[in-house]
Parts: sequence; structure tokens; C-alpha cells
Amino acid sequence: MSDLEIGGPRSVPSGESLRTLVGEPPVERADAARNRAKVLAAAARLFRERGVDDVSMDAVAAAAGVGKGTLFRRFGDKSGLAAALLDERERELQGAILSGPPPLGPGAPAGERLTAFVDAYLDYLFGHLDLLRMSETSSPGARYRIGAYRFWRLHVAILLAEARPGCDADPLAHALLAPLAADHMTALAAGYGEARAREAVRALVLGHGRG
Amino acid sequence: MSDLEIGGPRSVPSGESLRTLVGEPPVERADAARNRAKVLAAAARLFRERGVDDVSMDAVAAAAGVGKGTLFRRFGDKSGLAAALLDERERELQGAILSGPPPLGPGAPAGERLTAFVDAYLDYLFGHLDLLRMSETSSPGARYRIGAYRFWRLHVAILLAEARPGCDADPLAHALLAPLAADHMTALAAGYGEARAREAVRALVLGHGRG
DNA sequence: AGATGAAGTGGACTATAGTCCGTTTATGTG
DNA sequence: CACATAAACGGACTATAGTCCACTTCATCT
Repeated sequence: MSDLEIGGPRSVPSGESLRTLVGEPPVERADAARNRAKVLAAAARLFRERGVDDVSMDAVAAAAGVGKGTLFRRFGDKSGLAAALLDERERELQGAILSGPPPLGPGAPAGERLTAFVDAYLDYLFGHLDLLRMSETSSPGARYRIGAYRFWRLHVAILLAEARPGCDADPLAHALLAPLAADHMTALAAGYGEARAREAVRALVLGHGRG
Repeated sequence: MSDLEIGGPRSVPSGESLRTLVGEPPVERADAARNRAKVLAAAARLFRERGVDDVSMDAVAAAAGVGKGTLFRRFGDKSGLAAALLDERERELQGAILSGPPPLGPGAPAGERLTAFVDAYLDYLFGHLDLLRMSETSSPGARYRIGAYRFWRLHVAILLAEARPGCDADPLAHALLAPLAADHMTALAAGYGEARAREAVRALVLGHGRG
């Protein structure tokens, strides 16, 4: 995956590689990669030690030995940092959905896959509640802008279209995901305990898993 | 409703009136009432003129001719101020639910009342989207702490218990209200337009209005 | 009316998110 | 290797939410 030029001299400004011409994102510079790793490590440690809400961005920058500007340039804002930390676990779940065993993965009827997804998602959610809350609620609408959200929505929309032909699957998927918001599940679990909270959401979704 | 003492001398510290002994909240002092009115008027004007997000609390305090401390003492935070401004319209809807004509008010079957509620609530929501967003999203979990939210939840829970005997109505009501969050409806309407957004939420709730 | 203390007031102060921009550094070129 | 350029850096700076507390005002009691 090297950056070799092909053919003779080309009429491009010096410094522009084939990669940029082909539309690929530029490779991350070495110092940038190093700093990203330092920040993620420091953030993970601080969040674990002190709790997500009690760690300021200044503290993360200081602990990572990095300037504040760097921190924000790379992760956008606090919710972006949280989202970056969640990335790995997210990919795991996404992998299981795309190519794992049924009923979460392909092969089972849409209705069953839907409840399997909700169960798996709630496992993920309750395993990382603090980070998820941070990534979803730091700014209005943040939840819907995260890349992972699009994935969940698309998955649910596809299943809905299969389970209930003729329904308006895309916005319905959006609406079905609403109760899975970290903030909502936090309140629900605080009020009724995790078990009843899970069951309520399951019941809600179940109503739409069958015809 | 005066504050006359009954009977002879009583062994209470001076300054403690019958009202406080009876557990009623103390009456608001005249200057406090004056300032509350000034703040609400100034906030309503500024929010209307400049948009909710572009008005700082300092600006509200200055426009109201009131100190910052007063502003926060009275309304808690920005979301509290927004909630106070919504109060009147909320009461209207609450009144219609409690004693208005069916199907929103009492008299219709629970399922019909449920969809009537969703429709009416969405009217209210889209009529005050900015304020509602502010009151719900300024801090995590804010939505669930607002007094009005408890009302909506209780109403929905009662209807659910009637429409689907045996279901775990309280947490289910919570979950059914999740898609009605201002932040969620904003995203939904931005993506698909208000009409489809409304229809999707209606469809979701409808699935639980019948047995 | 005068005294009294609880309630209310206002603005200086703190904490923190996020921006800006002059400086530094990595990378590819000749 | 020396150079040019774009990317990355970092910390001073701004904006804003929310706290704190010394001082003032109101309502009530005598």
C-alpha cells in the first residue's frame, strides 16, 4: 500500500501524491498518529479512574502531554473523544451483525434478528454507559451524527422493511432506536432497574418485529 | 387565604406562620415575583428575536435588569428558564387531557386517546421546538426531571394499562415517550420532513394502542 | 413604628469547552 | 542533503454556564 508514482513526470504541483489524486484521504503523519495514541491511552485511563464526567479536556491534554489545540483538532469535541474510545467495541458488534452467527448475524428471520440486535445493543450499552452518554449528549443532536448510529439505523431499517413490508422503514427505524438512547436507558434503569428497563424496550420493539 | 393565626400564643419561633406549619410552600415575596416577571418577559423577547441558542444567560439577566445570581436562583439553569416559559402552553394541553372533549380527554377508548395524545403532543412540540429542545437537552437527563414529563408519562402509563392489561405499563410508557424527545423529533423531521416524522411515531405508538 | 431574621439580590469569581494563530515538524522533491 | 510545503502543534484567548457570599429588602411579630 505504498505511495509510488506511476509513469513519468506528471503536471501536478509538487507535493501532491497519487493518493490525493485518487481521492484517498491523506496518510496520517507520524507525529499525529503518536499523539492520537497518547491521547486515547491517557483518556481511557483518566475516564476509568475518575469517571467520565469528572475529567476535563484540559486534564486529558495535560495527562497525554499534548496541547489543547491538538486534542480538539483530532477529536472535534469531548463527545468525539468518547466516540473514538468506543470505536473498537462498536466494530465488534457491527462485525457480529454483518457476519456472525444467527440470530444476530444473517440467516435468521428479520423479527428474530431485531430482538437479537436489541439485546446485543443493550449489552454493549450497559457495558459502556458513561462513555456512550458522553458521546451522545454532549451537544444537541450529537447522537445522530455519530457514524455508528447510521449503521444501527440502517440495520434496523433493513430488518423492518423485511419484517413489515410496506412500512416507512427508515423513519420508523429512527423512532425505534430512540428508546435505546443512553440518556433514556439511564433514566429507565435508574427508575425500574436494568432488567425491567430491558424488558420494556424489548416489548416495544417486539411489537414491530412481527407483521 | 390569609395567614391568620388561630388560638392563643403558640410555642413556635417567631416568624413562623401557620402556612409553614401546615406544610404549604412559603408565599413568594413581592420583589421576587416582580423579578420573575421581568426575567420571563425579557427572556421571551430575546429568545424570539435572536433564537434560543444565541442568547446567553448574561444577556437575559442584563435585559431583565437583574443580577445573574437572581436569574439562576429562580430558574436553576437555562433549561429551567425554558421550562418556565413553556409552562403555560403545557398546562393548556394538560387541561385538555384531564377534562377536555374526547378522544384527547376522557371518554374515548384508551387506544384512541393514546394516538390523540401523540398528535396533540406533536402539535405542541413542533410549535415550540426550540424552547423544548433547550429545556430537554441542556444537561443529561434534564428531560426526565421536568415536572411536565411526569405528567405525560403517567397519562400514557394509565392508557397503556387499560389498553394492554398485564403489560409493565410504567417503564413501557417511558419507552414510548422516548421518540417524542425534542432532539429526536428534530433529527427525524430534518431527515424526512415533519409529515413522515409524525407518521412514523404514530405508527410506532399505534402498535401498542391495540391489544 | 421598630426590631428581626428569613428570603432575596447582584456581580465578582471559578471552571471548562472550544477557537485562533504564530511556530514547529514531518514528508516528499530536486 | 537542503528546501518547500502542508500538516500538525500548543497554549494564550474567548465565551459562557453556574457558584458564592456580603449586602439589601421584605414580611411579620411585638
